[in-house]
Parts: sequence; structure tokens; C-alpha cells
Amino acid sequence: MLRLSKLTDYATVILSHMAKESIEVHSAMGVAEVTGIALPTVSKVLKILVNAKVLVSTRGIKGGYALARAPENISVADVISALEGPIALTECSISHEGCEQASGCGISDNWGLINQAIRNTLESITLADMIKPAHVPQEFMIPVSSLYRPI
Amino acid sequence: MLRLSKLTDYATVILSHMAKESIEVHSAMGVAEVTGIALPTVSKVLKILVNAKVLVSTRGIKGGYALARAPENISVADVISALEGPIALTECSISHEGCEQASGCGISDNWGLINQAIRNTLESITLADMIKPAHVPQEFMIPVSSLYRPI
DNA sequence: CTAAATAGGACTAAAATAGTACTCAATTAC
DNA sequence: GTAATTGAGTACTATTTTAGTCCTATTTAG
Repeated sequence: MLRLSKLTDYATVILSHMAKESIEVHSAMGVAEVTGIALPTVSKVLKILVNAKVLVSTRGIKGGYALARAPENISVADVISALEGPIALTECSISHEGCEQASGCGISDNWGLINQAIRNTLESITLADMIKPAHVPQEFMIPVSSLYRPI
Repeated sequence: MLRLSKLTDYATVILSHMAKESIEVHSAMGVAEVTGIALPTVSKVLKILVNAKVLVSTRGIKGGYALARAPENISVADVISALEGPIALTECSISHEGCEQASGCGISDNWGLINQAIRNTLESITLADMIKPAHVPQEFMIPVSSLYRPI
């Protein structure tokens, strides 16, 4: 299904919540209560997001988590790659190691193209967009195939 | 990593091979030999592709598999959805069942938008494109975010 | 010093995926 | 008509990945 892991899904829910609220610092427990996600799981996700520099944390009795930058500057791609690593559909887009196909394959460049297209899409959408009510435009992308035609 | 399953990867390799060869009918064994993928696995993938109507098969002593239509008319999206089901990043893009977030969520419409963008990308690329040498254009998509701005 | 909060890592259980094997059905060559 | 060849369908097992939990530091306000 080309689907994201649950943790990534949680991450978007958590970040949307944090972006919507005006308060700056959120404790893991607070987030857990609002989102309904179990505390240990929330905690895990928050830690990962700090490592990925999407959030910043402060420890201690008044500590908690806050967005590392404005919602306009946090892309969906940031969130996904924080939780799932580099955005690449196929193994060979990351490394060719152990790919017996290597020589005869010839499609890996094309995968690179596809990955790039998807990465662009995901980088174009920010947390700020996610918390706005969506309006779905009729046509919102140029088909990539048009670019394969002779320049 | 947002990555595809191995079977989907195999499917693209197999289909590329079939699209490149001028002969029309390929036996499972032949494909296995050329691609280096184990026969039972090739066989499994081929059967799935027949069910998804990407391939057609004929049984009997001269039987085998052939593309159901021209490579120009088989998209990467066809292949992915054959192997992995509908292209949707999040569970709630397919069904809202059992989503406690339901009321307060408000981001599911935005996920729908993202999914649509990715689906468009994948539908734009065909098997014919995959077997061509890639040339990577500098800029090949309009950023989706530009469409969030007031119409 | 103590309470409240995050950091980091280890561990377990559950689910998805990959891969294989086996039996049935169809077609063709002879 | 029969045997050989090829795909169809299904079921099973092993492996890998993911999810979720818990425990033990570390930091800081008061």
C-alpha cells in the first residue's frame, strides 16, 4: 500500500496538535492525553523527532517539547524521513550493494527520477498546510511524463 | 523509508524485461533465468500481475505470460497497486473505521491531497518510460504548495 | 534535596512479508 | 487419447519488521 508506519502517522497527529496550540512547550503526558495515544509511544515519537531536529526539548520540571521552527518551515518530508529514514521507494535508490541486477538493470535511474518527484511533493507540503482546512484543486501537478518528451 | 515491498521491486524488474524483449510470450522459467529471481517467487509475482490485468496468460505447452497492453499504457501506479493494494499513505485515507481521532483530526483531507499528488506522479510514469535511459530534468514538478495559495 | 520532566537503550510481542511447496486445470504435440 | 508442459490457486513456514513497553540515567526548578 506504499503506506507509512503507524509511528509516522502518530507523528503527524502529534505535530499538528502542537502546531495548532498557541502554547509553546508541551509535555509528553499532555500530548498523550490530548491525542489519545499511549504515553510510552508518544514519548518514543517525540524523542525521534528531537533527534531529527524537528522538535527541541528542555528537561527538568518545567520542560517539554516545542517545534524547532515555524510550522511553515516543517515539511511532511521532514517528518517522514525522521521516522522512516530517507525517502526512497526502492533499495537500489539508496545503495546498489548486493544488487545482482546491477549491470543489466538500467531502471534504477528511472527510480531515482520517481523518488525525486515524490520527494518534491512531500517537501512542498508543510505542517502549516496540514492544519489548514483542505481545498482540493482540480489539477495540481504537471504530469512528470511530459518531461520525458524531447527538450 | 516509504519503501516498496521486494515483490513490487521484482515486478518492475520482470515487467521491464518483458517490455524490452520483442518476443511476446515469456514462460515463468525463462523470466526466472534471465532475472535471477527464484522461480517460485517469479511465478507468484506473475500470477498477481495477471489478476491485476497487467499481464495475460496462456496455459499449455506453448503458454506463458505477455503484457496485457502496450508498455506506454502500463503505469508504475498500476504495478504498485497490483502488488500492494490502493496507493494511500495513511490508513485513514482508505477508511476511517476505528479512528478515534475522527472528530478532532482534521488532517485527513490533507492526507487525501498528498495521496492524490503521489498517485498522479506514479500514474504519469509508464513502463515505456522505465526502459528508456533516464534524463533527469532540472525541475519537473510544480510545488503543490503553490496551490494552497488563494485562488 | 526532591519532584517532574526528558534521554537513551533494551526487550518482548505481534504483525506483515517473503519464500516455498503442493495439488488442480488447461493446452498442445504426438 | 495420452503425456508433457505450463499456468492457477492455495496453504504453510520462516524471517523480518514494527509496535509497544519498561527501566535506568540525566537535567532543572523550587
